[in-house]
Amino acid sequence: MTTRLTQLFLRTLRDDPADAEVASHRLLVRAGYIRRQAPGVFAWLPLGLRVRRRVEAVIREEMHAIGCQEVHFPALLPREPYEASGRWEEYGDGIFRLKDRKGADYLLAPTHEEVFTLTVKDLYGSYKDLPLSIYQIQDKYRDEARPRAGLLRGREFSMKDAYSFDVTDEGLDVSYQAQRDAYERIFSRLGLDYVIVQADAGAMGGSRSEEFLHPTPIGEDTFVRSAGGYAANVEAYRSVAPAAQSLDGHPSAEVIDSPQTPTIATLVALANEKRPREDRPWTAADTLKNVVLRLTSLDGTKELVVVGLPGDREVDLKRAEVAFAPAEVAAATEEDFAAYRGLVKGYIGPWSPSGAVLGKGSSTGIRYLVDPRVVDGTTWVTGANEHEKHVLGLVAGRDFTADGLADIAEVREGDPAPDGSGPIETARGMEIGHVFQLGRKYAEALGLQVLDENGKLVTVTMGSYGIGVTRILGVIAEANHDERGLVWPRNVAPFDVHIVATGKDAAVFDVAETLVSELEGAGFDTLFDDRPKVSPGVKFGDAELIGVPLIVIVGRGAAEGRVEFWDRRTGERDEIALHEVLDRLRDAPQ
RNA sequence: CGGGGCGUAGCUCAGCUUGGUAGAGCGCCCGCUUUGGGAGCGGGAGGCCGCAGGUUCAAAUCCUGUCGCCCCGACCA
Repeated sequence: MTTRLTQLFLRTLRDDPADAEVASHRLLVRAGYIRRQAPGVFAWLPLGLRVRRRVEAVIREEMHAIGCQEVHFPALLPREPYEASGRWEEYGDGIFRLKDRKGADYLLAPTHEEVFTLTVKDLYGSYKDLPLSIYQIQDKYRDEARPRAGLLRGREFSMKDAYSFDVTDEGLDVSYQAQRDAYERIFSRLGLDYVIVQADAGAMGGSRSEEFLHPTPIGEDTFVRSAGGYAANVEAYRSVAPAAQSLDGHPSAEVIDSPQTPTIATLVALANEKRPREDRPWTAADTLKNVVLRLTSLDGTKELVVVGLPGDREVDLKRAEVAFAPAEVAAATEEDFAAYRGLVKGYIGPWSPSGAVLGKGSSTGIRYLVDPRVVDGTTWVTGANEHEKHVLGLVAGRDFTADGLADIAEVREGDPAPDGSGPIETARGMEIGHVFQLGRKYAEALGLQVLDENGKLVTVTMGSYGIGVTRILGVIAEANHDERGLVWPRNVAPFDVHIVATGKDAAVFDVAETLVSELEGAGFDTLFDDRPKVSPGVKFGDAELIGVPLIVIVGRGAAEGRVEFWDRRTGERDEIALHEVLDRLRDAPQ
């Protein structure tokens, strides 16, 4: 097929659009691939649609290769299935909701677990029907508070979502592994770097979950990894608790006056002055910082909780959200403090000379959770619940106990990997795929059961597997561009080759026409810049912007049967004979 | 939701401080010239100056309100 630039629905822009920040967004708009319609919503022009179709083709091939069958569900769905799974409430403001003329509730689906589950339930009832894997490529809708970065974070986006249905846990493992393997093939075919990290199962419920992250500084996820092979989303990282120590042999706790200690640093200095440790000086990591958080559960119930963590670490709010999900987490307000007179702001601690202050059964009764590093036998400096007083040498397990653990402290470079594979480093990544063992959560909620070989009803176990199609396109553009424009990998480029005819001589265009029909005969998808009276500079500029990786310039040497072969990726341009073009195209590396 | 910024031609922007006939570059149309790195000359089309109120003889410009957009943060896959 040949597409002529004189016919193509395309207008390239000379200036960067003012509303685009990241390179992929800027260039995709400038080069005429997409147009913004509304915040986070884009129209797809011919060039963009071509690339999108090619990305989809890779995904489809790999899905079919593992026996996953394509279906298509509507984006517009009624409320009921989401009500049954609990997600109508859970998603809150995160989804688009609408009403029909009768006032019935609908939504634009953010994902499709519910309707896939219900459809399988409708049609299948026997273990003999399983395992089953089905998928679709469909637009998803999420009412992002702030869409940004063009395709990387839209409110409408295309996603491949697959779902597996198995009778046994072992079967689920097999289905999961097949998808995971397929993802590896998909991303390597697309030339995308990725890291597979452990993910938190989060609000979706379920057990095993891994994310495919593309490492990039503009990524929205932080992940950690060790040289020994551990990799996890920072939200899923589990802190390593030191071994508990003996409760004996510690001097008793001592309350000291601590005026003018507004910061952890000043408190540490005071502790070292008033009561130096024998083995080493007190450090910020020896202080116990007690953070008051307010949890709001889905039904609106509010609860205060205090979390004690080493004073050298801050609370990581994202990790806190995960730890307390589905409740929402916020810092306590002045009103919250006012409601609990026992909390002395700035001097909060679990202990006072008159007894426990935090925890069930204490004077405040507030639930008290501690960081995993606060194990029995560790010694702390913390607030004494009195203005300008702290307590030194408070021993966990002897002087205070907690109601449980809260692993919500920030994760730092150099922290140990939980599997013992060494210290971790942190990096940023963009989520491009997610594989997820849902287990029986949705099947239970929606009543998906089948008869097993004994005629007994068993609940089906499920997996869900997503790839952001349009996001991937943005990520590929982001990873493959230079200051002049896009530079697509060959297997997703909108065309195999871009022929640029330049010159005023009609003979040049005749030569180009001949070449183009030869390429068409050989099965190449060709973009032909046949615009007359357009200067070479404009044509070269557009070619670079559009980013087809192989360009053939038919110009001043054309009459002598010579053309230029231009590798957009390396920038190399060399003159070759016309009859060599086909071979050069065939031999060009992926 | 908090902070900052911006709404004027298809695109990028000036004009607003100090009220007085709506501008530039690019793009688009016509003609002539030009043709290997975003050409030249001439002629042209194209604007509810986001929207609504107010002040004024007169508002793109000043005031009030409102809507929208962008960036940072919060949140989110």
